[in-house]
Amino acid sequence: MSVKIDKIFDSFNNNTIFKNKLALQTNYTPETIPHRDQQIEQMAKILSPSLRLERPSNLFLYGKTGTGKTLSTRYVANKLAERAGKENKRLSILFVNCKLKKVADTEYRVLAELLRQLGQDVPATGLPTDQLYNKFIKSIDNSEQMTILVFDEIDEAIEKMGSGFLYRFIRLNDSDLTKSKMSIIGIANNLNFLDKVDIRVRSSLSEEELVFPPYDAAQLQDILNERAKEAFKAKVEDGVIAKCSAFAAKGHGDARRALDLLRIAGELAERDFKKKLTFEYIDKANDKIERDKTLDFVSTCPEQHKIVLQAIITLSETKEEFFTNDVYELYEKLCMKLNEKPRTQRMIGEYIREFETYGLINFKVISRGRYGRTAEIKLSIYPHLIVRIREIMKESLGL
DNA sequence: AGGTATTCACATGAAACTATTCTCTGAGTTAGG
DNA sequence: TAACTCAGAGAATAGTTTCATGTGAATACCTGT
Repeated sequence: MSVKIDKIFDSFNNNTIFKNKLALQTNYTPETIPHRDQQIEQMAKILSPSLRLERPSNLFLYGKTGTGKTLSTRYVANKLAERAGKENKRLSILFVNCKLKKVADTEYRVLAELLRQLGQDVPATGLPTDQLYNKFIKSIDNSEQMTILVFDEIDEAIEKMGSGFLYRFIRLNDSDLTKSKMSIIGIANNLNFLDKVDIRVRSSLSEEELVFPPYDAAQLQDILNERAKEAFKAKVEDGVIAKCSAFAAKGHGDARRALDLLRIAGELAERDFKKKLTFEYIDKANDKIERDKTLDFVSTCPEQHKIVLQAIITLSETKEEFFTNDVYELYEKLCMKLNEKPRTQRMIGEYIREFETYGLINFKVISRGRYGRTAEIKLSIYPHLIVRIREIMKESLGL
């Protein structure tokens, strides 16, 4: 047995089709960023005053996921920092991803993360938030310097905690900082969130704006080609790349998805000891991504979610479509059986929405006139996955 | 017939509540000088 | 007397519940022909 396993390891070592897999990872910063010259140039122009320690305008970037916002920003930031280092200017650029759970998804944690990046240790809880503000001010205002804060996924942040924290940051600049200066770059996926933002914040955040349009299929191909050259040992055929980008372009031109697809296809091919990436692996990869996403959600979600999902699956066996109340009634019964205290209907509605964002169900609010308004729910999981989900349920709930 | 008002059964939003985790502070306790 | 311990107060946070308000169209109810 162990001989066989050794063999597997050996051939895995020799056979790998990757030269540098990192090039397909999402956090990789390539040398060149195709089709974003204009945005990068603009950004550089807007931010260049910081090299003279003058405050550049606040900047607001928006575009769908996988359109190169973060990548371009990092790119420019690196160049800027490099230059500042050469010229001996005190310029620091701090990145915060406001979406990262447990890291920077509340006002307190954003501050804590910033302070950590400045080299200070902050407790995870227990301190009042304004104490963190004071610490923050103290640590950037101790010398004449320029600080650029980049809030990535800022729309998520505002969704959760309102725009108050941004206002406070913007105000810091006018009122609390004496020696140093600060400007803010906000990166957002959807533009609608601006409605929820206080007008003062809005106008001062978007002193300058840049739009990142989605990539079209041809542009995606360029990007993938570039990365594939770096990542794979053998040349990847045009057809394969084209298929990959076609898949991604069908969505909204998400380069991240396209890269994921290529990477996972590569991994699958590698597992089969192939030396070259071929067509069929793209399809397999697409399946796998879909599959992993749902199975991962199902096996890691909390028990209450599972019970609701169980109810939905059971209902979908007899009916194609059903309504919120059907789910809730069955859910209550299941809770009874499991000796769990049922949550309120309000909460179940919330869970159901969550299922929708993970693509487990279709969910549509409809009005049945005299018979009220409700949501029509339809399961949308591949049948072959349902079997697997059933098993997971049985294991964890015993149903 | 055509138009208006009602009404249903939830959706959606906001606020309040609960439980847990963490820090800080100061009173009480301990051990060594 | 300095060092240590430990309980209580105050914060942040996640996950609810409670309360309030909104909503779209099938029906009920008019109204005047």
